[in-house]
This record gives sequence, C-alpha cells and structure tokens, in this order.
Amino acid sequence: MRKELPKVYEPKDVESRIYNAWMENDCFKADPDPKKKPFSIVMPPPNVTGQLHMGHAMDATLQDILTRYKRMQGFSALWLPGTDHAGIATQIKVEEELRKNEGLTRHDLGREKFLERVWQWKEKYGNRIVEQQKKMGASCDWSRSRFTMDEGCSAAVRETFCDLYDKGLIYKGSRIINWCPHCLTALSDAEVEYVDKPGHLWHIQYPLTDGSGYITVATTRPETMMGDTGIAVNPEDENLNHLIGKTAILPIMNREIPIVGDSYCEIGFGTGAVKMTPAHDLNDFEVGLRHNLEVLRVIADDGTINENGGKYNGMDRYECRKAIVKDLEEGGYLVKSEPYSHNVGTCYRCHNDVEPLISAQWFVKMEPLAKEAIRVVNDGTIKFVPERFTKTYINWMENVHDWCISRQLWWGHQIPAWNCDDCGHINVKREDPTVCEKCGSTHLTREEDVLDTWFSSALWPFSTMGWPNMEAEDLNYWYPTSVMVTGYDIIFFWVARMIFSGMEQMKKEPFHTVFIHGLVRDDKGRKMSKSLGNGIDPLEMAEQYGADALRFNLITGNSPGNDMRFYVEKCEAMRNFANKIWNATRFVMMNLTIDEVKLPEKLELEDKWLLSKYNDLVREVTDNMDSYELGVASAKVYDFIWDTYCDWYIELTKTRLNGDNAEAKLAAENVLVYVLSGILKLLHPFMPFITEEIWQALPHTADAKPDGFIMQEAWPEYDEKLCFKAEEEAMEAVKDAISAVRARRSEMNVPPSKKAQMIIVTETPDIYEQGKHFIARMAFANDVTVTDKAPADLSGMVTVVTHGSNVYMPLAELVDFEKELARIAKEKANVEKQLNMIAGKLSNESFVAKAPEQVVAAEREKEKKLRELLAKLDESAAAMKA
RNA sequence: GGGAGCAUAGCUCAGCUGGGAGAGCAUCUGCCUUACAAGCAGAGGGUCACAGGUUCGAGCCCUGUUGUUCCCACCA
Repeated sequence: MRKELPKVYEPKDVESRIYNAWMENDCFKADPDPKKKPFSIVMPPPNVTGQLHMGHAMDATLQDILTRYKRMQGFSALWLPGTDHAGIATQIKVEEELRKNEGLTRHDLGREKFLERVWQWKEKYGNRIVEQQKKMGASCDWSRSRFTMDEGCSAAVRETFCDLYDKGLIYKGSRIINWCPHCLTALSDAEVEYVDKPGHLWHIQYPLTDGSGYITVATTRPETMMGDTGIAVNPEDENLNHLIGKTAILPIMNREIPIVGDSYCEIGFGTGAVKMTPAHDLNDFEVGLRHNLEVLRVIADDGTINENGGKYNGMDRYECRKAIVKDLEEGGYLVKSEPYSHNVGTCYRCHNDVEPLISAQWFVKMEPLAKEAIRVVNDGTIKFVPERFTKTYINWMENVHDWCISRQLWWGHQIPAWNCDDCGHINVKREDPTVCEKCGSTHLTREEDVLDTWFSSALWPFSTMGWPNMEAEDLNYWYPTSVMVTGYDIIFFWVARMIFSGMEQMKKEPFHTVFIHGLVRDDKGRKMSKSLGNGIDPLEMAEQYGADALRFNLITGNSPGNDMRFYVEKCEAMRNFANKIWNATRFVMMNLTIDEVKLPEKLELEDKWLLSKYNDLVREVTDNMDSYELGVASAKVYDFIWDTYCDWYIELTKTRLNGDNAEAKLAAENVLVYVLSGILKLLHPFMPFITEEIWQALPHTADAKPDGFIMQEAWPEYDEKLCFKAEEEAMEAVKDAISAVRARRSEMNVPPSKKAQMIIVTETPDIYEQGKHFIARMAFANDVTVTDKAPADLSGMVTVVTHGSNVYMPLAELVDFEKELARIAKEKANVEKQLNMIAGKLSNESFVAKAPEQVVAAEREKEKKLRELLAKLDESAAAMKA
C-alpha cells in the first residue's frame, strides 16, 4: 500500500528502519549459487580498538557501492566483513586500562590472565565499529563475519607459518632490526616512519694507538660509541687509507679498535672516517661482517645504556648523548659540532624514536616470494586502479628486505615454535609437540613471541573463506576475490603481503583488481588525526545529514586515488539533493492514479526525450561503474535527477497531469514513475536508504518482485527501444527557445506575471508546433504563433535568437532600444568571431583532409547554424531600428 | 638520491581513449510560479602554472622549467 510522504525527508527516521528490514530479510546474505556469477570483496578488517573515522566511512562506502551494484547485476555478491586483533594497539589499550583501574601491569597478571582480559575487552568493545558500519548502510554478509584470531584464521596462520618454515622461507636469526623502546617490541621496516629531525654532526677524534696522531670520525649518534668496534675508511681515500690496519683508542672507554678499509665510506663526506657500531646500525653491521668486527650492544631494550656502556650504564640514550658530548669536549676529543638534519626512524604506533639494534627475531625470506608477487602484477593478473600505483608497488617489492615478523607482545598469534632445552633444536609444528623431534627430549619451551598483526592480515582473502581447508565451499566459489578496496597508505603493509601470501599458499592471486582510494583530509587539507583534533565524526555527519548524504559527499566529484577535503557544506548540499529526490517523489505520488507501471504505446515528444536521455544515462553510468569511475557515475545521476528529471520533465508534465486528456495524463504518470524507478536503481548503490524508502512507496512494473527491495532489483540496462534521437533533438530545440526567452526577459527585468505575445519563426515549424504549449507556459507567453516566414513588420519587436528559431515578442514598451542594439552588436561580434574560427578551420586544407569526416561535418553544420544566427541577428537589429 | 601526484572560475574539485571549458559552494539580479526557499528562473567570473614540441586541432600527448604535496632510500 502506498503511503503519504512527509514534506521534508528525515533520514534518521528512515535509515535504521530500512536497515533492519534488510537484515530481517537476509538481503545481505550471499550464497555460493552455481547459477550465478561470483563477486566478492573482503573488507579490510578494522582494528577491534577502532572507532569509525572518515577513512573507514569512505572505504566502506566504496565497497558497499561496488557490492550493491554487482548484486543488482545478478552476481552472487559477497562482501565479507571482519575485524583485526591489532596486536600492539589492542595490547596497549588494555594495559592502559589495567593500569588506570587496578594499578597493574600485564606482568603482574601473567600472560594467561592478561590474555583473558584482552579477550574480555574484545568481546565488550570489538563490535563497536561493526555497529557503526551498519549505520553507514554497509551491506556485508554479517553471518560470515570473521576475526583475525578466531579459530579458522588461527589455523591459517599456523599452517602458513609451518609451511613457510618447512620451505625455508621463515627463519630465525640475529639481525639488525627496528626496535621500539617504548612499545618494547621489534618492528618491521614498514612500521617505521622516517622523520626529518634537526640534530648535530659531531666530529670526534680517536687517538691512534701508535701515538702518531688522531683519526677523526663524524657521527650523529655519539651515544652509541661505547659499542664501537672499529673505524672504517675508504681504501681509495688517499688521505686516510694509510691508516688501514692500524688501531685507535676509543675515547672514554679506552678500548683498542681496528681501522679497516671499506668502500661503504664515501670519500669527502664528513671526515671520511666512520665509526663502526655493528650492534646499532645496519650498515655498520654489514661492514662488521666483512671485517669480522665484534658486535657489542650498548643500548638495552628500554632505551637505556646497558652494562657495556661503562659509566653511562643505566642512563637514558638521549641523556647519555648529552653526557658523552660533554665528556668528549672536556677530554679534548670533540673537534667540531655542526647542525645537521637527518632522518630518524620513529614507531608508527607511538612515534618514539626507533632504535636499530641487533636482536634474534623471526623473518620471512622475501626474495622468492617477491618474485612471484611482482610477476602477477607485471603480467596484468592483478591490476591496480588507478594504474599509477602499480609502480609504487613494484618498486617496493623489488627492493623489499626480509620481513621481521616476531613481536615481543602477548596479544597475537604465538609463534608455533618450541625450543628444546636439551639440544637447542627449534621444533616448528602444526600440532603442539611433546618431544623434541631431534633428540626426543620432553623439555620443550615455546617461543614467547607473537606474530606481526599483518601476518594474519596477509591471509585474510582466503583464511576468511575456509582455508586451510581447500575444499571449503566459499573458498572454491569466491576465491580469488574480485576487488580489493583500500587506501594507498597500506599498499605495503597489506596489499603487497596479501599478494605474495595468496600466490604462495593458494597458488592463485587473492584478487584481480586493487581499487585504491586516497585520504579524507580536513577543510584545510590536513590529515585528520586525533592529535590535531581535526577529525570529523562520520556518525555525527550521518546523524545530522543522513548516511546517504555523507556517502554521496565522500564519492561524488572525486577521482580514484586522490585525496579529498571534507566540507560539511558539501554534506548539506548532498542532503539537499536527497530532499530534492524526496520531493520529486512527493510530486509524482500526489498525481498518481496507477497501481502498476507500464510504458504506453503512445508517447509524447517530451516522454521520448526523457526516456532517450535516461537510456543514455543507463549506459554511461554502467560504463563508469565498470571502470571504477564512481565519482563520475554519481555526478551523472545527480545531474540527471536534478536537471533533466526535476527541472525539466516534471515541469513539462504539469499541464498534462492537470489536464483533461486522460490518455496523456496516464502516459505521463507511467513515464514519470518508470524513469524515477530507473534512476532510483542507478542511485541505489550510492544512496541506499532513501532509494529503498521511496521504492517501497512507488508502484512498480509487472516484472518487479512484489514486496521486494530495490536492492534486489535488476540493474537497468540500455534498451534499444527507448532510443529516440529525433525527439531528443526536437525537444532540445524547444528547451533552447524557452531558456533563451527566459534569459532575455530576465535581462530586461520583465516579471513572469507580464505575459507576452510570441511569434516563432523557424524552418522546422513541426517541432515548435508540438512544443509551443511548453514555450507558452514556461516562457510566459499568452499567445504563440509558429510560422516559417518572418512577419513583415518587425517594428517594436524584441527578438530572441535561438538555435533553430527566431522568437519575436512585442514588448516594445519595455525595451531600451539603445541597450538592445548594443547587446545585439555584442552578440553579433561574438558569433562573427566563432564564424571566423570555423572558416579558418574549413579553409585549412589539411584540416579538411586529415580530420575525421564527422568532425568536419560537425564544423560545417556549426557554420551553417552560426550563419543563420547571424542573419537573424541582422534581421533583429534591422527591426529594432525600424 | 629515486618515484609519484597536484597546479582548471573567489573556494573545493570533476573533466574517460585529443575536436563544446564544466559542477558544487560563494557572489549578483528577479521570483514564496502549491513537489521542494534544503527551492525556482537568470547573470557575472577562467591565457586550464610557465616555455617549447607533436598534431589539421592540445586542459588532455611529449620535453623542459617553476611551485606544491606525498611515498620510498642504509651516507655516518
């Protein structure tokens, strides 16, 4: 039953009701239906600690649009949601809570008890963001929702770890890694953010052991010098290479260290000599390997100086820096100190300076994995949209180092490795072992460390579908997934790792397309962040303007991969758009007598015009959707609804709807609803709520599902039968006349209440005859005559020149003839200018010879029209003078 | 040091494979024309950063310059 619609659209009332209806009717549930084609998107799992921010909102909107679109096209469309355990972030959150509420650390509780607390926390808050996504209209199959630490994902992680270990692609080793002294864990390269920070370059002289003088080194990190185990100079450096083989005395520590020759040192930079601290610098470590330098750690895990640091033992690393510089100065070792800006690695979580240090960690050997991951992108198996991100990806993949995957945390997937207390063998097992596989000892101790959160994220496209069970129905039906939607900021963290993991475990790419979007920034172009306090809460926007308006704001007029600025004003504009549709519907409904929609045989000019334009819209929007130009697609729907449908068609039909001709009225009703239904479908992926609400109120065609949802309707298709090019052109000519007359009247300040008589002179009277009642009503005429001959007496006539006609109106008393003449002269000049340009083109032999035929023809056509226009302007001016 | 993006109306941005310079907001004018003032009808406003080149034709393709943003990189 149709119901009365309120005057202003209130999204708040509608959205939750509609969403519940979808849920109750299982509208989002996807089936592995062999009769349908599969389409799948796995959602980038937000952190369980997360609150929905604008980035999530945009990400979710894009995925929802694609999913709804494909679903309407008849695909079995699965959007698979879930959440991420987010190792560090969650652990920190729970630790903080523990400290605040109970004054305890995680160590007070112990591992097991602490993990219980984290799970409790997850149960309590982990669903918060899910509820927020629902408010955005996300059409996920919530019944398939997953968590990166649920049973299935954990099995996937364990299988992958063991598999890679067995293949020798995971190993444990002592390497220079990035250590966060605040989070107290190792980090991967990707988790380090480099920040340019002002510092100093200190020149320090180390006395040569043989007393022959000094060797001067330059460093930005004097606090590591207690760990110096050598000095390197370039063997080609003629000023310094004579020192190779000698030794120097490390100041303060009074330790003898060798001077070695290594091409790593750049001649001419700094002093030419570099102090070697293999335990705290990757390059130094590598130089050290080449020259057998001792590796001596001096900085402890917490960022203080350890027992190897002599008198500085226990001091914070930056305190130590100050102290050491002072001591060097006093000891006469400091030669020079110059300001120097350099890149300092910081932790992406806590933003404290990362300490490179040597540590025993677990790594994924990247080279063999990267090779395949590069291939599938290079050969087009996986495409990036926009394409430019391919380069970003390939470049990273080609230079990737081994991935440090162990984290010194408790919350996460614990590494399935047991060390034998007796023989030291590492047992990596799919099932928890009871004896050492090498010596049979039962004294096994499990590795404490957990895996990098991204290790489990990397498996997400298949772990969520049932893998490691290769027979899982979902996996067979929906893997590889169709498209991965995510921001460019996590291409390295996530996309890259999903690709090589998919290739290695599934032997098949995890997705065909990576659809990359940009960041949502504030109105000043700054990144939205907690610390700046400039974040705009998407839920607040949805509350205030409607989720539809917010979604439309985030999509329309943006191009893929580009950042956007968020303007609240734009939300308002989009809310207005929603209201526009709402009121258009109200208009249609209040004139409605039909219960079922059927396009009539007999269509009027304006009907054909609208249907034909709608038909084109369908094709264009579909094309745009298929090529991920969602912003363009939504803008086209917006323009069509507002301009074509509301401002023109509805206005055009008003007389018919109020008139006596029952057949014409019925035709208008049917066309109005038919096209409205169509554009609602086109709009539905973008604005799911309002389109559903309106759909429920409208009568439908016979083939629509009774009591169905618009989200389950078929996406419109281009229909040859609705193509009416001649009527389109004719109607455009009529519209042109209306607009031209309105503009002229407006210029002359003629109020709409002042009706004028109108004579339309044209070579195609049929067209204007058909459209003259529109012209009369919409261009404020009380009498319209259409003729193919200009009236003999043009005196006192205002002339409006349009493409296809000259409109004469006796409004002499309102006209300032001087002004009119000037205007005509101006317009004439303009037309002449255009004519000259065209004449130039057409007289250009190579243009005529080389340009495509239809372009040349179009130019000739344009020339003809302009000449006519010119003639009419002359005519008009002549009349004016008379 | 390498790579990428951006530079179009006062502001924010679209503009797909080269042929019409556009939208929203803002500004100005006139309208409460009963679907909508969250609206309607009009108007003004642009050397498409700059300089070359390719082409019959360039906002779009190529080269360079300038400005700007971002990503990557082990020069102490």
